[in-house]
Amino acid sequence: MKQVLIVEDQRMPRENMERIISDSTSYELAASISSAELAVIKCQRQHIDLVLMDVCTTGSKDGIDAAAEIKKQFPNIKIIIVTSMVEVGYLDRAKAAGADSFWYKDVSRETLIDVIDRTMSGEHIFPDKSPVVQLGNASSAEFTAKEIEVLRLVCDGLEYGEIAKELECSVNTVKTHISHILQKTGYANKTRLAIAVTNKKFIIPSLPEDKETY
Amino acid sequence: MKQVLIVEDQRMPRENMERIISDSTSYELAASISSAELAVIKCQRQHIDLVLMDVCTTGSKDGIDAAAEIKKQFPNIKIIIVTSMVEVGYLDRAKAAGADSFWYKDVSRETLIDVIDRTMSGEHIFPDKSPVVQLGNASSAEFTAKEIEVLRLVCDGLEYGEIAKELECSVNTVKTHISHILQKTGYANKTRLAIAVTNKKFIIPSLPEDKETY
DNA sequence: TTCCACATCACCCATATGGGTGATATTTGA
DNA sequence: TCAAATATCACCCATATGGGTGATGTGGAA
Repeated sequence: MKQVLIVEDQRMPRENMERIISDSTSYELAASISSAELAVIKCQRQHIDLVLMDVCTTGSKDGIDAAAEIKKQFPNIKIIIVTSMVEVGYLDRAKAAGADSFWYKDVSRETLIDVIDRTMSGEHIFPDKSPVVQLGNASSAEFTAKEIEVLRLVCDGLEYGEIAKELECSVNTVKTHISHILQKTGYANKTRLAIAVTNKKFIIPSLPEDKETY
Repeated sequence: MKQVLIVEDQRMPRENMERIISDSTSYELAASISSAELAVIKCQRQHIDLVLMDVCTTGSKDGIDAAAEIKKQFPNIKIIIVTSMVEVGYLDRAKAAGADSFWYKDVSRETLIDVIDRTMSGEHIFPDKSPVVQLGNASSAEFTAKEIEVLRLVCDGLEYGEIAKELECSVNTVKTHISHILQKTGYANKTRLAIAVTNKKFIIPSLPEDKETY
């Protein structure tokens, strides 16, 4: 039974992942904690085979920082960075931190177990496409890297000017990006887009078929 | 072991409620379904003591319609309407439908079990206040009935004109209500308010101490 | 090399939005 | 009964927002 450490600060998804691990026959829940900072200490004090690490944006050290630290101290511990679709855009940082895989946490039990199994057997699972926001009921669109950055800020409720300050570009540029996002998604305005994303109306890319060379 | 039927169309809260029931010593999960329409048929085909019914806004028959139908055919079945805070404002309809209790589904296991226990022993639990949206970190505010109606539409991403059409009043009236809501909550604009509510940043009223006469 | 996708920014314009004041009914509770 | 709360609507104004066109530079792929 592989020992799994769950790091997730929100109650609902944490309990969800806890149950998925507890119900499985190959994995055992070693511990479940809310703080990325504590994750490193947990790995020092008890035997851990796999860490399901949320990106954990709160706190001085976020989930990806913690993942880098754990990989440095314990290269044999497998780490899967799990993210909600609202937090898209951490993929590059996760790879740089040495995470073994990166996937979305709001997926079915089967998909998550699949990602875990394949990671434990040495594969590296990374999405090759960004998740897309779902239109009324059909069609979809992918985003560029910059659009994802803008999207994340839109979902925090920022206005054009605030986004421009954050990204250090002109308001006109922000407007252009948002305009493209609205065209791609079909949403009428920033507000509806933000609500849709917050409600997780996403199409998540399907799991890659072949092993990544990474 | 009392037989419990769960009716909830969203995966996450449904699985959450399923686990709370399964883990309890007094209740047994009879069935867990996504459709309010099917709930009535379920009650006809197997013995059910309690229904945890989501308001289920999707579908031709919503949760409250289904609750009314079940109460009509099986007056002995206890029904608790569970709602997310995004769907505030169904209280009156739930009472009219003959629901035994009405509470929020995104609460702790203890609170939900408490509501269930008290409902099974004949109490009727209804919130005496509407939930309030949380400001940055402190203070809160309660809403008038009309403000809650407006709030719900704001959270659907409707614009002033659309809300006015929906409520059959002038745009100016809508503006006044939203202005009041923004003042009470402290949010800078409609968008941030909608996002906050969608993210369930609510303060839920505490459970009533005494039994309702109802 | 040439083309295309992308990021950047500017300008124009119509509408949406937020903030304020003030007015008039109606309802509710003390 | 009388005051407070509530719902209704109007008007003004500054800014935000969405849609459009167009222009420039860059980097990668064919």
